[in-house]
This record gives sequence, structure tokens and C-alpha cells, in this order.
Amino acid sequence: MLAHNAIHSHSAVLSKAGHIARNDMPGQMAPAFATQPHQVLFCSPNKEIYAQGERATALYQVEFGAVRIYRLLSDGRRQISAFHVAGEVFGFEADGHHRFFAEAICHSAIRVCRLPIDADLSRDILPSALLALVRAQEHLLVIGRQNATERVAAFLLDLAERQGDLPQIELAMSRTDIGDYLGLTIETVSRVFSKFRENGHIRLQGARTVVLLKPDALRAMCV
Amino acid sequence: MLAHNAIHSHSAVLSKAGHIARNDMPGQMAPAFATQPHQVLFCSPNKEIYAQGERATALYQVEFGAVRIYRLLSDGRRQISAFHVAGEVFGFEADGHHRFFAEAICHSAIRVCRLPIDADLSRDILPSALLALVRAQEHLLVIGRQNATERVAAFLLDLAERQGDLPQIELAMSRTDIGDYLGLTIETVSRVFSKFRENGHIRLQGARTVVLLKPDALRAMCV
DNA sequence: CGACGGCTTGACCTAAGTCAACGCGGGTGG
DNA sequence: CCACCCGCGTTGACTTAGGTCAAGCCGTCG
Repeated sequence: MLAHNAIHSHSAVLSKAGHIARNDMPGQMAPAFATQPHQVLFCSPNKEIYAQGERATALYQVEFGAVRIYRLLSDGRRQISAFHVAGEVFGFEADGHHRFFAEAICHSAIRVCRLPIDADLSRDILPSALLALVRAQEHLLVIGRQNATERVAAFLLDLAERQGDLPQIELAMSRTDIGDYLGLTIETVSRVFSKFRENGHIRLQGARTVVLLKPDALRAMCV
Repeated sequence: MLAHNAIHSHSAVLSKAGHIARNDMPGQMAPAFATQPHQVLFCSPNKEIYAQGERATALYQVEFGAVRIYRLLSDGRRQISAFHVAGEVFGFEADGHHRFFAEAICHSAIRVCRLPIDADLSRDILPSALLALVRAQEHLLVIGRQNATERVAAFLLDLAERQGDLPQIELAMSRTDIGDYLGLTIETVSRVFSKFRENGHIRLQGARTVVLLKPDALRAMCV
């Protein structure tokens, strides 16, 4: 609710999506970002931040909003490997060019930090990179070995935790995004949401607001 | 074949699995490893290198052999998030304790580099960490959005590439390991191997030696 | 008010899982 | 030295979770 309002008030002001502004406000950020020249990129929904194959010239930190990182197969199948929300750093690449796409999901602000990376910056960003690695590996367990119910439960709990463990979650992303993140179809995602609602585990206020009524029941599902 | 012989000749000599030896031979290694004090750990098949929950006190590099990194659900379901072969570095952790298990698959030698990591080492290991991240994210695409045939094809091609793109592959791991890596059952893995054999895409010399007869046909499968 | 896109629900289908039997090869003990 | 055993792999018959296809709903926006 709060986040939603914030996004909308910004979206009114920042209708020129993709506009780049010099930024001098000190927010919470990764240490090295504070001492680097940086810009903030304001993005409309579905605005591409970088594309697969592009040279990787920067790191990115979500100021507000949400971002999806994904990859496509040639027949259009899509796998979202990560969602990133406020405070998180993304855009790491192994060999200087992007292997994934990054897009804003909703109206978002992205802090941009130009490369190259020196030794100090390496030390500062290593924890972020390792966090991303652990998250990806844990997500492999969810996708590789858990069923649809367990995947959705894990997704909701992860999202709740990253939004400060409040019981009410605002979903920035569509059912399609959730399906492509969890390796499921939108129909299956929808059915699991409905099942959780019928079981009293969650309440749905519209399609994009989820209240976790029994978070422990959800936790019990994903072991 | 060559690798297999190498492993067996070592295994005869190094029957005391888990024995730790001071090592001063200069091999191919990550830069920082050369200047760090290090040891080499010789492992029998299924020897645990570290366990989930343990304090992370070192980084590891495969000298020879192969390692599996995995995680368990409480009911025993297992997801292998990565296999590591000669030259590869593993054991990165985000907050000082291991979230995964690491085990030798076959007779292996593991170079051990004690932490903590200074700034120089950070810069040196960042590329390895980023490579692991990219691999994990690409594996998400395979597991999340590809069918059994595509998964096995991708697995064989990845293994071939990491063994120097020779057409003949020695599988260090069992069908169970492959299934737990690809999010499939052993029966499904076995059926796909048989299908590839019947189609003339591969030749099987015993269960653990695979000859890629038509690598391009396999490549065409996983887009 | 109507159209459109995102979401839900139902009926049906299929890829992969489960269960079970059997084959094979390497290791051991009689 | 041979016979047995055991663990790994293969194959077949059947089941099922989740995908596919299709219809309809609901909220938003022009």
C-alpha cells in the first residue's frame, strides 16, 4: 500500500521514463556506491535496463520499485532468475557482457554505477555477488525439487521477508512473471493462490495484494 | 578414459581418504591461491568436504576429480546445484557459514585456501564467484523451462565443454546425481540416454562413458 | 459504456513420476 | 576359480501433477 502510493506519486512526476538525472541525495547504498560518481535512472513498467549480449558497463542498485532479471529461449519460453527490490544490487557479469535481460517491473528508480571495478569496489560488491549466488542456488532447489504449492509458498515467504516481514505483500509483478520465476504456468500459479485463499492461509485483496494469514502454515510447506 | 586411469592410479596411492598434505607443487590455480598458504585434501568417493551449517573457513579448488554441491529438503529430496571439476573454485558463502553440502564424487584432490579474504584476494576470486553465479542462473533456465530431453542434452554439452570439448565424456557421477542435478528421476534420465542412443546422437560404452556422435543435434535441442 | 488486458476456473491431456521387475558387472567369499 | 551378491542401471506398466485449451470474470482506462 505504502510502496504502491510511493510508486504512483513518482510515476506522475517522472512520466519521462528512461530519463537520467544526476543524483546527489545520500540514500542507503552499498559502501562503494557512496564514493563513486553515479546517476539514477527512472524507469516506467517494462523499461529495459540492459539486454542480453550488451557490453556490461555498470552495476545497478534499486532505489525504489522492482526489477526482473531473465533469459529467453528462442521459442519464447522465459525464465526469470531473480526479482530485485529496493536496496539490492544487480548487473554482475562474468566476462564483460550481459547474459540476461533486466527490466523494470513497475515505476522504479535505478542507481547506476559505471565500471570498471577497482580492488576496493571488488571487496565491497563481493558480498552482494555472493548473496545473489546463494539466492540463485537456493532457487534451484525450489524449482528443481519442490512442487507447485511449495514453490508458491516459498515465493510468498521470500517476498514477505524482503519487504520487512510485514504480513501484507504488494505484488509488483504479474502472474506471468511469477510463473516464469517459479517455472510454472500462470494457471497453476492462480490455482495455488486460490487454494491458499480457500484454506485460509492468505487473503487476496485484488490480485496484487496478498495478506499472509498463516505464515507458519506456509513455512511448514517448504520445509 | 585418461581421467579414469589417473583417478585410479591416485586412489591406489592415496587410500587414506581425507588425509591432508602440505602441498608445494605449483599447478594451474587462481592467482591468489599461489601466494596463500594452502593444503591439498585427498578424498575418496562420497567424502564430505563441508556440510550445511558449518562455519565457512576456506575456499576450495579442485585439483583433480569431481565435486557435487547440494542441498537437502527434510524429506530427503536433494538438489545438486553444481558439479565442479579440475581447476574450478567453490565454497563461496554469503555470511560465514555454509548453506550447502560439498562432497567428492570420485577420488579427488581439493586445494584448500584458508580465509579470511583480503582486498587483493577479493579481486582475484570475484571472477570465480561471478562465473558460479552465471552458471547457477543459466541452470535455472534449464531446470525451470526445459523438458527432460533438453535438460539432458544441455548437461552432456556442458560437461563436454568443461572437459575440453572432446567427443568422449567420462561421467564421474551416477544417474542419481544427474537426476538430482537436472531435477529429474533416474528413470527419466536413463530413458533419455536410451533415446539418444537409439537416435544415434550418442554411443554408450558402459553406463559411465558417453561418446557424442552428433553434438550439433544435441545443441539444436537446447536452443 | 465498451474494450482490453490480466486473472480465474473448468475440462481435458501428456510428460514425467512411481512402482516393479530384471539385467549386468564388479567384488567377495566359499 | 567360480558362484553368488549387491548396487547401479534399464525397461515396462500405470498414475498423476501440472500443462494446455477454452470460456468467462473483473477492474481499469479511454
